[in-house]
Amino acid sequence: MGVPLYQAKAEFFKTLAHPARIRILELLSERDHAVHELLEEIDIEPSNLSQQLAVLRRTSMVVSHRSGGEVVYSVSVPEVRDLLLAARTILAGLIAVQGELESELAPSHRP
Amino acid sequence: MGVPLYQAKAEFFKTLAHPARIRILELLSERDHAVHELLEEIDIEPSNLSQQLAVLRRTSMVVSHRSGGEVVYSVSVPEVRDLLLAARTILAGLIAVQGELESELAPSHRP
DNA sequence: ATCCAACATGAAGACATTCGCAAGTCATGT
DNA sequence: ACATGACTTGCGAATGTCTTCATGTTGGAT
Repeated sequence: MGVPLYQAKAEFFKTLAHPARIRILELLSERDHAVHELLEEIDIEPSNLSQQLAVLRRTSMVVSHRSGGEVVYSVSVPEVRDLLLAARTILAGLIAVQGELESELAPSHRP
Repeated sequence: MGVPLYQAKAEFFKTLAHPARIRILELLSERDHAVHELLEEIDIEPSNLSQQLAVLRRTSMVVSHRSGGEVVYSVSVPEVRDLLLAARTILAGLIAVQGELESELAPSHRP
């Protein structure tokens, strides 16, 4: 087994632990986007967006190339879409679990 | 679409962005573990483990119950296992992509 | 060819959050 | 009551985020 394996996994999730970066990946999993297109959708400062893109580039989750005057980004691994979907499923499950725990602690719907 | 949705997803990934917590979830996805059992496998301070368990409890990803003198933890949503698996797959893909990029940038590096 | 405007990235700073170690608290079983 | 195991709290250190300013690049206008 690789020694720093859990570290690598943690780093991977860490790159996903930001609203803007998730938003970027969701947009890119639909189709490629230029930077100014992302800017119109995400509503953050250009330099901030560039920073988040740099994080995603550093981990090779996205790649960029120039096309005329603009820079176009695309996801490097298509399975990213599956991961975001799986996360959504679990998130829904977690909300359900939280609801159960809540009603257990406050049994207002029990006769 | 829910407005603070990306925030919720980011929080979710943030709870996964830690080596110890990933390790915990992997162990718990195999079978339930008591705290002292986790301690034997993970090699961190007890107080630190307790902190990480608290984080996982706060997000309802794990649940705990007393059984005699021990406290036993278990995952609350079984799909967590699927997520960890998906993450592993993507991680392997990313490493492959990184290898490609590396050989593109330094073609003479590899014979 | 030169200049200009829009686009994209980078660096440095203040600011907030998180991590890990240390002690202390609480509960349980013998 | 004692001992053990589990959990919380507080503080310094480290990390991450966002804003401001500066740099570089492309394409078109003068």
